Amino acid sequence: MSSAAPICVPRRFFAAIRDSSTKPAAKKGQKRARQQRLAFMTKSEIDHLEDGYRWRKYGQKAVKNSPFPRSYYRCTNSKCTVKKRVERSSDDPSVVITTYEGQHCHHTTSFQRGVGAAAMHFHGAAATVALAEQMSFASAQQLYNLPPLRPQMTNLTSSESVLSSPSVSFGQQLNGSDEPRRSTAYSPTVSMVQTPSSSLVPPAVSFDVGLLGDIVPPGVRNG
DNA sequence: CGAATTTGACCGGCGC
DNA sequence: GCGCCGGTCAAATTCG
Repeated sequence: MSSAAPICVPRRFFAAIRDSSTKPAAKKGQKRARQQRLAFMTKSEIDHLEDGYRWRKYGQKAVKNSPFPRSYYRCTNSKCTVKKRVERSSDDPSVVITTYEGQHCHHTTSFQRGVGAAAMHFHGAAATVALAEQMSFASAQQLYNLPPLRPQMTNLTSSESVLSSPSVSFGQQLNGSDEPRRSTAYSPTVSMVQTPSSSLVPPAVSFDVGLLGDIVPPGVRNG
């Protein structure tokens, strides 16, 4: 196989093209950690939780900290640049860590506002993610009657400030009467973790501005 | 047939 | 300067 793959053009070729023609972001000086990030620790047996948006998987990598691979998802909306990382906790294989990055510039694809929240609420753990996207973190606490946040380091990147709340128990069950296909084994245990990557704004504000953009466009909110 | 997923390679940042 | 690691891209493949 030394002379095979004639149709495979070296990636450098494309890289060169992209570099000279289309290179929107990736500022060298800016580094990364620009978008607001929000991590959720969801106790579920499935990796990809339904949150009302359409995600397209664009990569998967094995991380060092965890024996489980990390999946990279992107919002299918071409105008939306929200990314999502899904990985399993190395400590608790039953815990799925979902990290959102960026803010949606469109509504959910399958659900309407308000109704969607209620609908997704029946989807179990995923509902928490969806709900959290539509409200500020403080509001989420009030809704779920969470105790004050406790600074607790998780197995996430130790370089980030992670706020973890104790497990929240939802008294809901999914008895597969709605969608047999989606009768996933959700465990009613969800923890919300926040990773304020941007030091420009307080954590609470970062959360609000970040994912709340899904509901109200930045321009509207600003005006 | 089109969309989504899979998978390997490439790139850039960071640590040593 | 080199190597490691995380993140992204894009062709190939699979699924609806």
